[in-house]
Formats: sequence, C-alpha cells, structure tokens
Amino acid sequence: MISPTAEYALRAIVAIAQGGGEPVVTPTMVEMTKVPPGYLPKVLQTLRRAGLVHSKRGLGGGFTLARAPDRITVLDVVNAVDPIKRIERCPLDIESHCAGLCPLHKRLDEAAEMVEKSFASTTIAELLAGGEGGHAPLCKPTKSDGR
Amino acid sequence: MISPTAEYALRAIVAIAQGGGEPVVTPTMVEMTKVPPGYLPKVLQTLRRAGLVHSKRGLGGGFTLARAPDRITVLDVVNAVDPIKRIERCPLDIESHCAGLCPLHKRLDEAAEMVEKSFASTTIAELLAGGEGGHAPLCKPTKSDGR
DNA sequence: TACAATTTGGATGTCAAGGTCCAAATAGTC
DNA sequence: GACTATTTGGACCTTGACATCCAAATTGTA
Repeated sequence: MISPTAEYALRAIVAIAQGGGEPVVTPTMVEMTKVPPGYLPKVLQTLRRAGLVHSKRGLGGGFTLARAPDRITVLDVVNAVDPIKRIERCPLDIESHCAGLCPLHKRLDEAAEMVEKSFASTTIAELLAGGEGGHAPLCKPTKSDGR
Repeated sequence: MISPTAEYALRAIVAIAQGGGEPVVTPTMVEMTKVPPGYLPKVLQTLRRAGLVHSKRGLGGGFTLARAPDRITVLDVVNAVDPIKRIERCPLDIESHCAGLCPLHKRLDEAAEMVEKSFASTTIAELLAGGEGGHAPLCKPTKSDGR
C-alpha cells in the first residue's frame, strides 16, 4: 500500500510528536520506531527538506515538529517521502485519444483518490489520541518500563 | 498504488477478454496493451499459474480467460501478481503487546481494506462495458483503424 | 515429415529503493 | 579550548522488481 520508507516517516513523525515539543533525538526514535538505525537519518532529512520537522544539531539537539500535530496530516508525510500517484492520462502512450480515462484506469485512479482522501483527513494528533481502542500510539517496546 | 506488473496484468486480462473467447496471441496483446514485449509473457505465465487464464501453444494458440469476465475481479488479477498486503499485527517486532493495532497501523490497514474492497467489487466485464463514459476499454492504438 | 506459429523456461542484464557506514559540521558544557 | 552529543552529507553496498533475449517444447498445416 505504502512504501517502507513512507511507513518509517510516519512512525518517526509520531515519535517526534510524542516528545511534546521537546527535541527528540535519533537513537530514541530508533528505539521507539524500530526503523533501521542507519536509515532513519535519511528519512528525517527528507522530512526536514519537506518542511515538516525542524532539526537542531549538537548537545540538546534533535527533531521537533514544524507545525502542531493537528495541522500535519498523514498525507503530508506520505507525500513528502513517496507521493501518491494519481492517474491523469491513460498511460498507453497515446495521450491524444484519451480525453477521459478508459474504464480500467478510471477505476485505478478512483482507488488512489480514496486513499488520498483518507490520508488527508487524518492528522497526526488523531494518531496520538489513541483512537477508539485507546491504544498506545506506537506499541512501544514495553521492556518492563521502557528504560 | 499498484505495481507496474499488476497494471500490466490488468491490461492483459482486458485484452484477452476483448478476444471474446477466441485465443489472443502475445504480439497482438503487446500492441493493445503497450506492455514491454519481452515482459508480457512473464506476466501471462503468472496469470496462468494463478488459474486466471488458459494457454495453448503452437499454431492457432494463444490465451483465453479461465472464467467468464464477470466472474473475474480486479482483485483476483492484482492478487495473482502483487498481492495487497493487509496489516494484521503491529509491525514493530513485539507481536505480544499489540492485541489491536495501534492508531497508525489501524489507519493504514483501513486504507488497504478500502482498496481491497473496491477492487473486489469490480469485475473485468465492467471494464469492458465502457463504464458511464462509454469509453473504449483500453484506449487502443488508434492508428487510423489499427492496421 | 517438414515447417511455421506459438508458449515455456532459464540465463542474464539494469536500475532504483532500501540500507550501511563514516567523516565533517554544529552546538552545548566544563 | 577541549570534549561530548548531535545532525548532515556523501560514498558505498545489497536486493528485488522490471526487463531482455534466446533456446527448447508444443501444436497445427501442407
């Protein structure tokens, strides 16, 4: 459905959001998100360049959200990393003769649209709230207390 | 949204369906679907192993649908080639502590479920009918008459 | 039987995504 | 200034999906 990298980005954003405004540091996020340690920085850089997070180097540094959690949507994050591709033209080379999409590609695009809308209507804040299940945002490691 | 190969498979199925029961031969399908000529046979083999199409070798051979077009869904084809992955467990290694999904993965799985249902409710026959737009099933090459 | 039209299977090539690693830059603290 | 904690950027490796190509196997026809 979405790429591994997009999933990583979402986990990372949630982890940062859980910091409640305090900078969250990469090793902490690795522990929370289980993203491959060497890869997480790459993902975070992408999010930074997209303007979704701020970063600060050195002692006391880390990552913070660029906007409030209720102003960042799942779609924002996914699009920053691995944009959802809508189908505008029939991809069978001849653009000319395909004013509207043929039935196949219309259906495929409808599916993409559904997902896009679903992602756009979900904010990071909602993921923190725990939803109807009251479940922890990220299923944290749980070693006794988490150390 | 779906992989190139899955799209190729759908185009191929539609092309075969347009044959109306007569065997359709690979070069013809290449022209109709614009799938890379050397790659189409691979896709067709996958569809055959999945039991969606029948094949016959030699002169007068080609591919036919294994079932009527209204008994094959888009989901059947997609799953044969590149299955839609539902999220059953929270993928953060600890299966134990994640009875229900955490909010993030619940949302992601909901999106997957929507797509799955959408694909399951669309038959190949519907793609042939031309939909509301009355559009050609595959936006055929259109060179004058198609040679 | 010979031949042409097909699918079938395997060997191989190519490329981008995912992933690792490390040196450099930056920033706080003693 | 020395030291430590961080991010940042670049070089590099690995793997699977996409794709090509060709030799076999199969099947109809003359």
